[in-house]
Amino acid sequence: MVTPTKIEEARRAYIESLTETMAMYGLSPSMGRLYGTMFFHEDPMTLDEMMDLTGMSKTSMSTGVRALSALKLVHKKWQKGVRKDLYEAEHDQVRSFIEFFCVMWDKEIELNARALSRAEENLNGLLDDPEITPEEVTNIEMDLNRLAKAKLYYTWLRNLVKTFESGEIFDHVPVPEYLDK
Amino acid sequence: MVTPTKIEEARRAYIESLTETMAMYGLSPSMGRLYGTMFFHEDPMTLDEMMDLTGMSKTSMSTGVRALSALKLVHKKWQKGVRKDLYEAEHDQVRSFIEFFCVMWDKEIELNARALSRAEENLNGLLDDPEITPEEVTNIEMDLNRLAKAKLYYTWLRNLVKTFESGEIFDHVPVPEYLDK
DNA sequence: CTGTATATACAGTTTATATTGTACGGTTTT
DNA sequence: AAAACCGTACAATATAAACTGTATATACAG
Repeated sequence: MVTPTKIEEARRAYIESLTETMAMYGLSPSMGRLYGTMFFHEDPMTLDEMMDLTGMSKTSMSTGVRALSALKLVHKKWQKGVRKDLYEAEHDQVRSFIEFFCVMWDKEIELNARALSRAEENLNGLLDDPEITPEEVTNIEMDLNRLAKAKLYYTWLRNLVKTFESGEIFDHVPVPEYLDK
Repeated sequence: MVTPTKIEEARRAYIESLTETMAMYGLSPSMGRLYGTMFFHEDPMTLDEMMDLTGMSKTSMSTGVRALSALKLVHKKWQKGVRKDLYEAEHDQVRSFIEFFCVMWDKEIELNARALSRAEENLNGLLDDPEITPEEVTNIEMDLNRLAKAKLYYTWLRNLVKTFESGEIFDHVPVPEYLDK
C-alpha cells in the first residue's frame, strides 16, 4: 500500500523549494513553509491546522499568515458557523507575483522619490549661497544631474507598475491557458 | 562658505534611502551604502577609496563590490597604469533594474521548475502502485493539478523575462528621454 | 627573480532577525 | 455571568547574517 508519507514527501520537497525561492525575496523560512503548506491544502485552514501541519508555533502561524495576507499571497475566508479565522493560499500565482512586486516597487518609488526631492531641494539651496566656490558648484551640478537621471528611472518604474496593475502587461505577455483534462 | 559636508549631507540622506530600498530586495546595508557611494562618485573607484568614503572595512568593500558586480549593479573598469581594480556604478538604472530582477526570476524558475518536475514524477509513480487507495488517488490528482497550474505560471514568468531581456518591454513601457540642460 | 602591493579567504565577533512560550484582551457559548 | 476559546503582544531564546581583522595567495614592477 502507498503510505501517506510518500505523498507528503513529494509535497515536502516542493515546499522546500518554494521556501528557498521566497527566502530570495526576503521572506522568512517559516513564511515559506507556511505558504507552501497552504498551497497544497484544498480547504481554507485555521491557525491550529497550520500549527499541526507545519509543526511550528501558533505565534509563528499568526504573524506569518498576517504577513502573507499583507502581501496578498493568502486570503482570509469566512465560513458560516466557524469561529476560527480561515485562510487559503491565493491560487492565481501570476496575480500573486504581480501583487508582490508592485507593492515592492511602489514602496521603492515612494521612499526614494521623496528622498530624491529633498536632496534636490537641499542642493539647489546650496547653489544660492553667495560664498560658494566654483568647485562646489561643479560638484553640486554633477549630483543634480545624477538625480535628474534617477528621476527618469522612477518615472519609468511608475509606468511599469501601472502596466502590471492594469493588466495591460497580459496583452504583451499572455498567461497560458489551463487545459483541464 | 558652503562646507563640503553640506553637499555630503545631501548625498548621505539619499544614499540612506537607496540602502533601505536595496535592503528590501535582500541586499545587505554595506552593499547599499557602497552602491550609493559609487552612484555619486564620478570616476571609477578603488577599494581603498571605497573604504575611505564609506568608513567600512576593506573586506566588506571587496565582497560587496564583487556581489554588486555579479548583479551587474557595478562594473569593473580597467585603466592603463593603474594596478588597483577600479569599479564604477552602472549609470543606467533601468538596465540595472532589469538585470537584477531577471537574474532573480531566472533563479526562481530554475530552482522551482526542477523541483516541480521531480514532484510530478514522484506523484505519477505513486499512481502506478496497485495497492493505492481511491482516497490517495484523489489526493495525488489534486496535487498534480496544482502543480500543472504552477507550471503555467513558470511559463509565463519565462516569457516575462524574455520580454525584459530582449528590450521588447520598452515598446510598451518606454524609458523617458533625458533632456540635458 | 625578488620585493612590494593588492585582493580574497577565513575565523571570530558583533549585530540583527526569526522563532517560541507565556500571558493577556476580546468574543462567543453555555 | 462564568467559562472556554481564539488570536495577538511581548519578552526571552535560538539562530543566522553582517562585518571586521588578520593571514594568505596572487599579480605586478623593478
